[in-house]
Amino acid sequence: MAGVPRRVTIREVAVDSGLSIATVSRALTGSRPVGPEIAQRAQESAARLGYRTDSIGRSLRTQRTNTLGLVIPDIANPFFPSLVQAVERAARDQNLSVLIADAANDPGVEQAALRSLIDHRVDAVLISPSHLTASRAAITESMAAVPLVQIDRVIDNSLPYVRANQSRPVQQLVSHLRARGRRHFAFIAQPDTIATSFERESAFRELMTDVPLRVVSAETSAGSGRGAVRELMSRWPEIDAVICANDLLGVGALRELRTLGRAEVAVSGYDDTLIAEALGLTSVRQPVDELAVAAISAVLTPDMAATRRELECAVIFRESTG
Amino acid sequence: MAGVPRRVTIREVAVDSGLSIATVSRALTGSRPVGPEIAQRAQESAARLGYRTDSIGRSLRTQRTNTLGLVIPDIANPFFPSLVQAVERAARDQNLSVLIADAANDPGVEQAALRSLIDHRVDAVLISPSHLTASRAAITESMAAVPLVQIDRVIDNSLPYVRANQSRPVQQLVSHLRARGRRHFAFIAQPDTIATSFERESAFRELMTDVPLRVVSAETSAGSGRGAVRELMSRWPEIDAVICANDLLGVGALRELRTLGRAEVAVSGYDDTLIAEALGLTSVRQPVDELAVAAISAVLTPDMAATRRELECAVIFRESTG
DNA sequence: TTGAAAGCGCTAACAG
DNA sequence: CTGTTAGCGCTTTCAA
Repeated sequence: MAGVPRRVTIREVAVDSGLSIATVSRALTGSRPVGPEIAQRAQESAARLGYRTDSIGRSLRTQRTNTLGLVIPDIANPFFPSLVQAVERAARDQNLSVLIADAANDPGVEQAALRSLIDHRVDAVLISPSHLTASRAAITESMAAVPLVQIDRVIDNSLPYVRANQSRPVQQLVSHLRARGRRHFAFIAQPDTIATSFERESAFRELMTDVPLRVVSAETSAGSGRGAVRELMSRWPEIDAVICANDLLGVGALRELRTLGRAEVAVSGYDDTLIAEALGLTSVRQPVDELAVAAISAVLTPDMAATRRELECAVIFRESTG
Repeated sequence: MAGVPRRVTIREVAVDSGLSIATVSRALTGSRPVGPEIAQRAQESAARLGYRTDSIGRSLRTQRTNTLGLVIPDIANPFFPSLVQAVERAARDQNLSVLIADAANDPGVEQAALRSLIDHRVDAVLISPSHLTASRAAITESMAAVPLVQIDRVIDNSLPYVRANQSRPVQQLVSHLRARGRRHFAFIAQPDTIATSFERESAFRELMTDVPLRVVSAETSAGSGRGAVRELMSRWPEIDAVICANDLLGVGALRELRTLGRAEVAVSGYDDTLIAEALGLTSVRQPVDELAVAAISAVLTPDMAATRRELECAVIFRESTG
C-alpha cells in the first residue's frame, strides 16, 4: 500500500497540551471526570493536531472492538441487503461497527467467515445460517469464542435467536385468497435446507390437509420459478393461486403464467424486495429493522444466552393477488 | 456481551512447547527460518491448545490490519451487492478481509463511514462515491490518511480509479437497435449526480445530435421509471426504443409500456441485475470481478497513486429488445 | 537458529 | 482531580 503520514498519538497530544497521557485519555473519552479547563485544553490540542483515537491500541487494552460480525447466507439474495442495512443502522445507533461476511450459500465459506470474524475479535456475531444442518458445526464451534445470535433464519431453537414468524403470513395469504374465491392452491418451494423457507412450506402443507396438496420444489431464481409454474399448471390446470417461497420465484411465476395465458392466477412472493413492489407482486415484509434492533440489544445484554424473540411479518397485498 | 473464555495467547504456547515466544511466533508465521523439529513442536502446541493469533496484538505491532474498507453508495441498489461479492472474493484471494460501509446515498453518512473505516485502521479504502460533487471533500480528506481508490463510480479523474467504460454500451445498444429498425430513441436518466449515470446519459445525448433528443429524469426506482415512460409516450408517441439508466427503471418502463399497450417498444436497463434476467430485460453487465481484482491489486502496489484503469462492459441482449 | 527485551497506542489501577 | 506506571498480545530488533 502507498505511504501515508504517521498518525498523531495520544502522547503527542499530551506533550502539546502539557498534560499527562492519562488525563488526555480521560478528557477525550470521558471515562472519568477532569477539570473543565483541563478538558478544554486536551480537546483543543487533540483537535488542532488532528488526533483520532487508534482503535487498535484501544482494543488491545480494553479487549473490545466495538464491532459486530454479521454473517449472511447470500448477499445476492435480495432480502439480505435489506437486513444488512437494518443491522448497520441499528449498530450505528449503538456506536458499533459491522463486519459483514457473505457465506455465498456455502457452509464451508460460512465456517471460514466465522473464524475470520472471531480472529478479528468482533464483540459478537449475528448469523443467518446458510444451511439447516450443515451450518450447525461452525455455529457451535463459534459460540465457544464469541456471543452469537441467530437472526432471521434459525436452525437451532436451543441457541439464542431473533426471528420472524414465517407461518402466519402464509396462513393470512391463504385465507385472504380463499375469501376472494380462490380454491386451488399451489406452493413453489425453495430447498428445505433454508430454515425460513422450510417453515413457509410447512405452514402451507398444514393448511392443505383437507384439500389436494400441490407443492413443487425450485431453486432460488426466477428461471426456476418459471419451470415450477410450467410443471404445476400441466399437472394441475385447475390451480388459481400460487404461493412462492420468495420474490424471485414469484417473478418467474408471474412471467410464466402470462406466457401460458394464465395471468388470472393469483401469485404471491416473499420478502417484499424491490422487485415485488416494482411488479405489483403481493409479498411478505419481514420486520428487518426490528429484527436488527432486537438482535443487537440481545448481544449487548449479559443474559443474551436466553434470547428467544419472535416478531411478526406483514403481508403486503398488491395487484398480483387482485 | 456474554462471558466468553479467555483466549490462548502465544505466551502459553511458548510455555507449553518449552520454546521462546519469539520462536513460536516465527514458527507460526514463517517470518524467519526455524529448525524443523522446533517448528513441529510449536505448531503442535498451538494446535493442541487451540491457539489463534490475536489480530489486534499483531496489528498494533505491525501497523497493518489486513483489512480493506469498501464504501458503497447504496446497498439497496441491486448492483452493489454484486460489487460487494466481487470485492470479497478478490480480497479473500489476497488474505484480506473487507469492512463494508453503506453510505445510504447520503454524503454525510459517507463521510462518517470513511472516518469510521480509517479509525478502524483499514489498510486501504475502495469507494464508489455516492455523489458527483458532494463526496469530494470526504474523499480528499480520507486520502491524507489511507490509500484510496475509486471503484466503478469516479468523480475525480485526478485521483486513482478503476472504472468501466459507460459510454460504449450505450453506443452499442443504440446501433444494435438501429440495425433492427428502431428509429425513435428515448432515455430515462437517474440524477446526474451519480457518476456512472451521468456518463450513460452523456453518451446517449452525444448519439442524438442529429435527431430529436428525448431525455427524461427519474429517481432510482421502478415507480419512477413508470412515470417517466408515461411522460415520454405522451410527449413523443413515436418512440420505439427506451434506454434506461438502470434496471429498476427498465422494469418500471417495461411494465408501464405494457399497461399502455405499447409493449412493442424496445427497452433496455443497465447493470444486469437478477431482475433483468428474470424479466428478459436487455441490460449491460459491468465487469465486477475484474473491477474488484484491479482495485485490490491497485491498492496493494506501491505506486497505486498512478492507477487509472478502464475496463469494458458487455451488453446482454434479451427479449425486451427482441 | 534461538532467546531476551523493547515497544506498537492505549486505558486502568494505583498513588498522590 | 491528576500523574505514573503496568501491560493488553504480538513481532522484531538486538545479542548470543
